[in-house]
Amino acid sequence: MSDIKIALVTAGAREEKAVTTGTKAWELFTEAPDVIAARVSGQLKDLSYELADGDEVEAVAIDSRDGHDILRHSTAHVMAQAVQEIWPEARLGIGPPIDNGFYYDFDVEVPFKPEDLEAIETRMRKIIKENQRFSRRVVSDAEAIEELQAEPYKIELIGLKGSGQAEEAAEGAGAEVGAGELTIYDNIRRDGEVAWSDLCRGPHLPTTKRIPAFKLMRSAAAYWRGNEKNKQLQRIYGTAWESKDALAEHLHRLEEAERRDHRKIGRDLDLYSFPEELGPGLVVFHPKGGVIKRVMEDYVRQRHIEEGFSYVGTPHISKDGLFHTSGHLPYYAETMYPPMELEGSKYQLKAMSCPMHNLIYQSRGRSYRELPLRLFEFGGVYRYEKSGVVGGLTRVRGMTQDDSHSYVTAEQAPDEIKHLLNFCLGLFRDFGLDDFYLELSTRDDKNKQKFKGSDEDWATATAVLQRVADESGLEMVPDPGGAAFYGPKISVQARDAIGRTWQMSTVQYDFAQPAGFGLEYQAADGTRQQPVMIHSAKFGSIERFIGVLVEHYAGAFPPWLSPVQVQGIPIAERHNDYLDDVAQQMRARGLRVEVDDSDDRMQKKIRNAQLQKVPFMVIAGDQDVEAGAVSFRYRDGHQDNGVPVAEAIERVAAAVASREQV
RNA sequence: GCCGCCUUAGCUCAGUCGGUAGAGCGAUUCACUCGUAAUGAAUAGGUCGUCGGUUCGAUUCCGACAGGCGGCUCCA
Repeated sequence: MSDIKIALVTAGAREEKAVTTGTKAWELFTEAPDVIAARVSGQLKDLSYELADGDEVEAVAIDSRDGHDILRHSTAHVMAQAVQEIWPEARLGIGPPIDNGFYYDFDVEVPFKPEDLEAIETRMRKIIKENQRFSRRVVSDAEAIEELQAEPYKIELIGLKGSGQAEEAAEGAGAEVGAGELTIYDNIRRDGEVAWSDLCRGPHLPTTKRIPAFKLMRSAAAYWRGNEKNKQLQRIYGTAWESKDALAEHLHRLEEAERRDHRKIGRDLDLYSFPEELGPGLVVFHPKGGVIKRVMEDYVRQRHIEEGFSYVGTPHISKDGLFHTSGHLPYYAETMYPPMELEGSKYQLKAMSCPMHNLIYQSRGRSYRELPLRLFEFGGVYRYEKSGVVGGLTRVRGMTQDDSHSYVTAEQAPDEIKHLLNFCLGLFRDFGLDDFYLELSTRDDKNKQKFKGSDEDWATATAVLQRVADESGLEMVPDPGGAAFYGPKISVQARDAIGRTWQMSTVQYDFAQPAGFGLEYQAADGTRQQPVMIHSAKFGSIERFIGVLVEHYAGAFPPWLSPVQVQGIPIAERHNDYLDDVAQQMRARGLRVEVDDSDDRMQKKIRNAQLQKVPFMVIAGDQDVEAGAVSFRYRDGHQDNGVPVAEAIERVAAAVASREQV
């Protein structure tokens, strides 16, 4: 038996080894039970992989990124096996790992019920306990098609793989058929009997018993291959982790996210509500939510003016001809509320402010000396969003958009985009969000009828945005097909305190509307030129941004945004007047102060202020009155007693002015 | 828009295997005036989401609709 040479790579170190021919990858890792797969010369392999001469082998631990994917993918397999054992007529769709879990799609007659998930989990535990081996088998396309006669969706995937479209056929399809040779994984019981088989690229865990902890989360419908024209399959979501503790932590994170839900906090803190009488996706801001909205708008308005914008105002409604000129009709028609007929004209609620800003541009002749011309407003816009998607503040039908438009020469466009991008990022930092990445949304070249303008225009616009995005140094994710009908866009995705990402700003390069409106300016050489229009929304929607902030801060806003900045709490009734006086002095400094003069006990008042997440509790009793002082209690429970009134006012005012968190 | 689930007091939730409902918090009133997360007592509050059907009788069973939630598709 001859020896072969391989290299074992760990954390940068490299160890040359000679092993006998026929050695399997697992034999290198017998001392490391958390190793569940191997990366051989960059390719993920099962531990049963037979080493070849010259292989560079790396361990893949179950708690690594790849390890999680493999664990979850294998768990998805076990789930599918359980489903088919219980419902043999269930047909298999796709079952890939996703962030924090996995799913598998099934074509079944009757959708799964919550009790069904429990039954599936029970059956999965049985399969795991049986310690079935995941065994890889290479097959030809013809063999796979023969073997999978009963699985029409799998056969469709094989066909797509043949035409090289598997990856784009459906998200996750690559997990099934991959790019190279086709493989089927057999789940083999210890007596050698094949319990179940599935078309799959792998790799997998060595055996089902290597699944330490899993849980099925929910079932939902999903269109086959993500296309709403296709049949809906029943999708079951689950999660799997390297240990029971890791699973528990994950579930705890989900609870934490639920605790921060802006719909719940909005109710608890009396910020806003969604009255049924208004209809879905329509919000009313209560006085406290109104404070947040107004403070945000005031600040954003001020910053726009500092960045060279002029504040303008336009109506919520217009004759439909305007939206034909802009191209919103017909390109955007299904998202707009239907027209209303008045005096022989059709009027439409506006879904975007840009057409109206174009009218302002057009109101007189423009010179190149005026460019960049920057217009901005908080536009109340209405969009007829599909009923299944509206919810909370993050997806509404009526919203306030910080709509702004820069009219520039083509030469000025790159600098203006850069300027706007930096402006957006600066604003986010002011609001306490400092983790972002960019997304570049481009035209879908196979679907050109959805987009307005020539190939050349699109190419120019996309190139400009691409260059600015590259120069920003931020992480950039492509989003093919995500462009607006009038041009490509860069969007800024912000990560919140618990790692979720939200699409916020968009910067869009638009050549289509200037052409549609016939916008022009007179250049230095006397010729008339068409400007480029750069759309930018910093927060996109004020409503959505408030929702994101509520969740980011879990309702505990920094003082400058807090609806109530100071809650005055008298120790006893006789201290009310003293605190009222302090409160008056604070209000004179523009601070938002309330004094709790209810007949609750002072402990109860503290509890209430705590639950309302007020940043500063200012408490006064005999000792404070005597000393001309107040006592602070902060949200984290720490206190600072006997602070002279003048100093206390300065302390609060300074925290508000600096926009810091306390 | 599609699929599934849900809807009982302002909020969170019990409950009725078909005989018109209950708790805690909140609200109101009274007493208590208190040094860092819940003082005590009393009172009020619900045609059980809406509309139909089955039934002697429906909050409960069935259907439609509305609203919410979780996904899919879409999106700021």
